[in-house]
Amino acid sequence: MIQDLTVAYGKTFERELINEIVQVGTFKEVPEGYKLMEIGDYIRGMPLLITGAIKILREDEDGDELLLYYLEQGDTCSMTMACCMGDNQSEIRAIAETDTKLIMVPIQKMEEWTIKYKSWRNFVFNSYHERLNELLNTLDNIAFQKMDERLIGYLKEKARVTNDHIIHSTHQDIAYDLHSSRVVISRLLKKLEEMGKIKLHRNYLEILDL
Amino acid sequence: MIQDLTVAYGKTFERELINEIVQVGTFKEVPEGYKLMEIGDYIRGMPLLITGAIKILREDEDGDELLLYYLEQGDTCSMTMACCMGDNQSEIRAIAETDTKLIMVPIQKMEEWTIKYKSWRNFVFNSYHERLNELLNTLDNIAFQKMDERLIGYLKEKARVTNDHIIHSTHQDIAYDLHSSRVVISRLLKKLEEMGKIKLHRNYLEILDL
DNA sequence: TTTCCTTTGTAACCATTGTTACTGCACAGG
DNA sequence: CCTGTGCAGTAACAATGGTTACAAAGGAAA
Repeated sequence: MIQDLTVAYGKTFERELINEIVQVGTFKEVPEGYKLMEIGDYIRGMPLLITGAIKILREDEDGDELLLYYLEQGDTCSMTMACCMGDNQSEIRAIAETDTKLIMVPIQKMEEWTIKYKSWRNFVFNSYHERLNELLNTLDNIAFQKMDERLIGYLKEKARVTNDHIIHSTHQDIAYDLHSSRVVISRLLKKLEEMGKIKLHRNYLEILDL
Repeated sequence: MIQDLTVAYGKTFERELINEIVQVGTFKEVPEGYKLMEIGDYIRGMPLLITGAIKILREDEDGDELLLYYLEQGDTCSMTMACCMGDNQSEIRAIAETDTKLIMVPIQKMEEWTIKYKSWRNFVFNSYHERLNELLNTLDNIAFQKMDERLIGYLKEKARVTNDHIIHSTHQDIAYDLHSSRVVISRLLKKLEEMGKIKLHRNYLEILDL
């Protein structure tokens, strides 16, 4: 655990803090597709990502989904931090996008470390900053972009996060993440294929030149 | 200034902290429509709202606007706080929705108070929490609601924030905030009038029963 | 092979939203 | 009083995205 932490957070946290994290944190390794958090779940710990990626989803009352953003190495979930204060039920769903290693830290430590470690304060504020910006970005995409642009952005981001130019998703999967319908996504993907930007296959697609 | 602060923040901050704020803060009173912050502006201070309301807008590269949320008494701008860390250019525009009193605090004090005052830490984390939730809300509206529902929500929220069941806006104004077009808004407003929910006038409208 | 289920392709159609264009009206300023 | 300017009403049309329905293809299991 301490090696993992040092690799991922050695430049962020001082040695003492890393030692504290090792003391109280619990190491977790979850497979792709594992549901780490459901909407309405009570939040008991704060995740520190070591490797892998987690996708954060929002859902409305009808069960319609929407991908908000991905968490990656060095990220944590600002929602969790925010929830330490008020009511502590999750507003979002978190699913492992790839096999993922992370460390869970009990939320009780948050305030203590905020006082004690400057690096922790910086980390917490930076995390908030990044998350706010990610949310603004997502909002921009939805408000200002059309579905074809959003689709291209989605494919690029997914390829980046999984580090793979093959996207292992069905059209239906993509439609869920973008809060659209399968037929619409098939239509747009076909157009992208005709433009030579991607190559479609059953259950996956290749990115050629987006 | 100290009375204003005590009324708005007496329950949030301890007396010492209020005294410190009085020492270093500058009181500002701005009229409705005053632009407090433009996208790309450098952030020098952190606002604490005393009375009034500020609307926070996002804009894309084509100049299309979108209302994100309102700041009200007891609120502060999380974006500002976030910006103290990294690059400190504003991602948003801030315009006084009503006549507004606020206190600007130099951002240098942020970290000092974060260590020194528990009430300040709580305030900062709560602010982040609220802002994240507001953004999630806005995102829900845009992603999951249709324009007619968004319009109704907009009118209700505006009435609440201005504390006035008369909305002093032209159809064009509303269209800008919702990132739509004047004709669409006129059409929907007309429908709402036919349903007896509002009454239309030139340059303003009355909310009857939303 | 045959069967069954999932995924994808496609057409036809609808609803919502956005666009263009033109009208009439209100009101401020001359 | 007249006139210009900005605001609102409305029609016709276009574009985007969502829905329904059905066919075809791939692949796994019997």
